Amino acid sequence: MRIATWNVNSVRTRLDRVLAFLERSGTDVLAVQETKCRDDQFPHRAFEEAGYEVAHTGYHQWNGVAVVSRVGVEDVATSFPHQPTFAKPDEEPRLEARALGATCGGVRVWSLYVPHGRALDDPHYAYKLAWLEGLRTDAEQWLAADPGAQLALLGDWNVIPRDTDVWDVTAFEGRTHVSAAERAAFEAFGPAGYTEVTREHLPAPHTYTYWDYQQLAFARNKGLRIDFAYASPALRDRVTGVAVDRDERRGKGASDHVPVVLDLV
DNA sequence: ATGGTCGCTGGGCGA
Repeated sequence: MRIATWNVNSVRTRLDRVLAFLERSGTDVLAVQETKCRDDQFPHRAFEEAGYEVAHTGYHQWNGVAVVSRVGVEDVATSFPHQPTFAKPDEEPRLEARALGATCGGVRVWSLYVPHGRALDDPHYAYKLAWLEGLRTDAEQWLAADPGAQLALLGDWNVIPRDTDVWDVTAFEGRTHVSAAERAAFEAFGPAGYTEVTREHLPAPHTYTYWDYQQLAFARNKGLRIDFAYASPALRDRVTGVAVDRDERRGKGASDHVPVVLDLV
């Protein structure tokens, strides 16, 4: 079985590229982030015609996450129990479409779009830390309830865990993604029982999954490693290889992120 | 070169 995660930055604009990726990669389950649409705008039919079922949640033009699978989609959850809400000024707190869980071929797959954080003094930063903490709390509980479960936490984590996960970490001084608190919140999934399997299989420094659209970042290889896959022990044992589909960033009409692909026995 | 890249939307926000 092959499982992948990809922040597509609009599933409607990227539809042809996503379908082409599924076909050429032979991916069975794809966790999608940043669909940037409501569910009634999602191109369900195109995926169904390609042989995939879709579970998607999206409330407006921002965020939006999905799991598309050709090995079944069961027990869909459009949030996790401790997922925080975010309150804009003078508005009621709202849940955002940043997490979707679905069981596909015996694997509990979560497509995750961790809040960006914006700036260290922004309310979105505290929200980001709470979001990661809430997810860790639930992930630990899922594993405690069933230590043999195959669980995959896939997505755009918006954290640069190591200095070698960016072209020049000094360019991020005082910014989000590299703070000690964010890195601790990311690493806390280890003690919770999970292994970050993309690093386990692709340990080379400067293995990037994202390049900004601006300033010719891809041509200059000014990238970030922010897309990851935490696996429970039972799933980790099945992972035989990981690939970053760097070529997907090339050419006109690319997402700023590329797919990360896990091979399972 | 008083912008600079995208996407959604149809002005400005979000990344």
